[in-house]
This record gives sequence, C-alpha cells and structure tokens, in this order.
Amino acid sequence: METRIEEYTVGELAKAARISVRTLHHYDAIGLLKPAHVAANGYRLYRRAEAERLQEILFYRATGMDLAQIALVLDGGDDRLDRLQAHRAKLDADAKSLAEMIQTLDRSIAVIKGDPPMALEDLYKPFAPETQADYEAWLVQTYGPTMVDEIAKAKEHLANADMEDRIDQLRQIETGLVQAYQEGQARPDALLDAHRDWVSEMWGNACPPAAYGGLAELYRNHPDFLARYEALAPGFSRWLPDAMEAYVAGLT
Amino acid sequence: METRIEEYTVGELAKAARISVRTLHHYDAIGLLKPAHVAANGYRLYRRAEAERLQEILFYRATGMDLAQIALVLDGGDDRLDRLQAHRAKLDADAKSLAEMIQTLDRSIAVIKGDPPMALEDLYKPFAPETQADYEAWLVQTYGPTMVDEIAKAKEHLANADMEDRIDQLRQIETGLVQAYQEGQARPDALLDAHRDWVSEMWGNACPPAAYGGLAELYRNHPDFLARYEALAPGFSRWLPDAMEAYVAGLT
DNA sequence: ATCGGGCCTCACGTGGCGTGAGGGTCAAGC
DNA sequence: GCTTGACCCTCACGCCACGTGAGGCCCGAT
Repeated sequence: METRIEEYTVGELAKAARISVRTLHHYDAIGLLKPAHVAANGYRLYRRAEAERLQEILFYRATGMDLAQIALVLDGGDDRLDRLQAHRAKLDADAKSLAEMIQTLDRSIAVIKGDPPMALEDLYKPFAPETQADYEAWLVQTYGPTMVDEIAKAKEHLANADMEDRIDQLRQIETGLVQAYQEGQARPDALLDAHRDWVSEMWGNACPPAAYGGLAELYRNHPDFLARYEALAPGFSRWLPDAMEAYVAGLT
Repeated sequence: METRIEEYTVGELAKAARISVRTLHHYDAIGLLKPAHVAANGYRLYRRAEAERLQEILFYRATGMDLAQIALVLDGGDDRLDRLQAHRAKLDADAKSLAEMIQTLDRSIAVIKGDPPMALEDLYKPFAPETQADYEAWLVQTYGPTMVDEIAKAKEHLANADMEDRIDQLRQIETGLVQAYQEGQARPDALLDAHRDWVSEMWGNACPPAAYGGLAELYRNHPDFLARYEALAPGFSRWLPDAMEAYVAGLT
C-alpha cells in the first residue's frame, strides 16, 4: 500500500473550499492560482500549498477586494500594508455613498407614502439637526467661523411669526422655479435673484455668488434637499442646482 | 420667424444632464428612454417630456438602482412603493456586508501592523464588548435567555488567575489545530474534543453539538474571530469552522 | 461493454456603459 | 460650390468574475 502524495482534483478542492469548479478554472486562467502540476490526462492537481493560497484568496475576496489586487497583495513585495489600506479607504468611500443613497431613498419613500416631505420649516428653521451639521461644516470650511456666528445672530432676529411669512415667500419662489423648469426656461434669472435675496436675508444680508454656488452643491448632494425638491417635480432636484450654477456663472 | 418646437439632440441633452451620449444611446437601445421621434437623417430628437424622464432615471440611478428596476418603478403600476422598499432593503443588506468587510479588514491591518491581534483574553474574558452583543443575541435566539444567565453565572466562578491558565490551555489547543490544518489532517477529532470541552467549561459545563455548530457559524462570520484565526495561519480562519462542522456532523 | 460521474476546452451571457472604427450630415467660411 | 470641423449614426469589442451549457475524453464499477 504505497502512499500517494496528497493531491486534490478540481472537484475535491472546490468542494472543500465551497466554491465552484469554474472558479478554480478561472483562477488558473488568469494566473491567480495555478495547480501544482497538470497530469498527463490534462487533470489539474493541487497540493496543500495551493489549498492554503486558495484560502487566502477567498479571505481577501470576502472583504470585497478584486482579484488583481489580491494577486498583488499575495505576490507583491513590501507594500502589502499600503494596498490593504488603499482597499480600506475604498470601502470607506463605498460605505459613505451607500449611506447617502439610503437617506435619499428613505426621504423619497416617505414622500410617496404621503408623509410631509420634510417640512420646509424643518429644513430652514434654522436647519434640521442633521442638515445643520453638514451645513455648518461647509460654511466654516468655506468662510471661517465668523460667518457662522453672523448667521446665528441674524436668525435670532426672526421671530416665529416672521418665520412663517418668510417660509410662505420661499414657497412662492419655489413654485415659480418649478414652473420655469417645467416650461423649459433656460435662464430663470429673475426668480433666482429672488431666491438669492431670500437666502441672503437668512444669512444676515450676505450671500456672495460663491456662497450661492456652494449652496447649489449642498442641494445637489444632501438627501434632505434632494428628496424635497424631487418631490416638487420629477427631475427638479437635479435641474435646480444646475440652474443656480449657471446663474452664478452669469453674474459678471 | 417660425418657432420650432423645442427639441434636443443627443449631444445637447447629454450635456445638460451631464452624462455621455453613449448613455443616451444605451437607454434607447434597452428601451428605457426613447427619443420623442427620429428625424429623417436618423438623428434622435428629445423633448421636455423625455428630458424630465431622464432626470427621474438619473435620480433613481443615483440611489444605486439598476436600470431594469428603474424602468419598473417609472412604468410599473401601483407597486412603486413596494419596489422602492425592496431596493431599500437591498441597500441595507449591502451596507451590512460592507460594514463586516470593513471590520474584518481593519483587524487584519492591525495584525499586519504588529498590533496584538486582539488578545485572546479580550476575546474570551468573557467576550469583547462588540462580540458580546452579537454573541448574546445569537445565544438568546438559539437557546433562550436561560442559557445566557447560566453562562454568566459560570463565568463568575472563574477567578482571574484561573482565567490565565485557561487561556493558556486554549492557546495550546489552537496551536495543535493549526498544526493539524497545516499537515492536512482531515479529521482532527481529538483536538476538537478538547476544544469543545474547553468551550463547555466556559459555558457552565454544557455545549451540545448544535451549540458547537453555532459557534462555528459565529467564527465564520465574526470579524474579530476571523482576523484572529487568519492571523494564526493563512486560511485557518476558513478551515476551522469547516472542521468544526464536520466534527459535529460526525457525532452520531 | 456499458454506465455514471468525473474531467477537459471552448464560448457565450451578465450590467452599464467606455472607447474606438468607419462613415454620413450640417452650418459656416472661402 | 467646396472644404472644414463639429456634430450625428451604427456596429462591435472590452471590462469583471465568474454561471451555464455544449461537446467530448477518462476512469472505476458493474
């Protein structure tokens, strides 16, 4: 009873690792995992070294790494750590955009369900809790802390009764903008003037073009605004920031 | 001066929507967005209705929805809400698996950096904070609250000095298992007997086969365990749960 | 000799486009 | 009226990680 060297066929290895035979063929084809040798009949034969390498491959695959990167991590030189951290950064970015998608979708679902689409009052009085943080971060980064303080002061001047009036004004401006969008107007500059004035008053009588452009960016990316403007008319949430930026560009 | 009906060519629409012409061709090809009509020269011509539909498409695309689903959401009947919620559920699942990937990868990076790979003491004394929650949730779901209480009681009997001894024992068992793995042993039953005994004592002298199998599942999925066992030997983190389950299956 | 279950090599399909190749169309300037 | 350059068109292959046959060889058991 002679002891053969321990070797696995594709089927055996695939079963042990709970993957498909095709996957092993694929890894062979792209050079990621070659069999220890190929028998005369063409059969691929793997040994323990290959089985271990396969497990490593699957471990990294389970973290979402693509096969080319896995090959580099396993065979590359000293920069394993760099590559892993690069991958880690990518996962972070993915997680971030996923979180944004979820928020946007949630708002949309709420709107369709008939829940009030995040009342204007909440968006602007002064700003919703989550919105507030993003918004202030952006303000500070762009204009420094002074601006934020000024806005805070300006807001205190607005009594509640005033606020309702102002919200009504904004609603009218927005209705006009939606009409402009639906009629296909290219440059609703008069309405945007009014909008910028409105924002300006909210910000303590200052809204330089760059700030208005920044606000466009905020509208484009923030789930609360996105869902609210999308609810006004399909496509409006994407049109408005574009129009705002075109308007800013036109302010010579 | 006759007023032509407002129409956009592919290039104009693409530029306005900040997408590529190819994308419009693609949407036409799959029937997601057809031009209002095609001119005699073969040019695609879009009107405002199509422009709005495009904006809707892009809005949903930005939430990660695939084109077939978008078509259903836009053209389908009353089940818009269902489809949106189904998509929402998928995003949740994605987010969950992404979070697991990130944790696993983080542990691995920490190990490579030379940080202690999450000390055994922390994993088992009694359990790390995060691990604890998952673990208890699983225990409760599987065995009911009684079991959890019993384990808590059993743990109190273990003084700190005892604990160090026990950790040493576990380390020896694990070293043996790693050897078994690297030598390609198919059924390291004796070692797994020892391991189950060890676990059993931790759990107040009870570790039925099903519970041991459940532990295998925990090892297979939990980032802390994954990274720790992967650190012992490449591939070991995947081999061990398999071996544990085979062992359980063999307990007739 | 036959049968069932491996193993092999093509080779196309998936999704959402990118990126040419090769060729018609249109407004403007000469 | 002719050229130029910026549009437009239709194929058609490439990407990534395999799934899923199709068609055929190999091997041990009956």
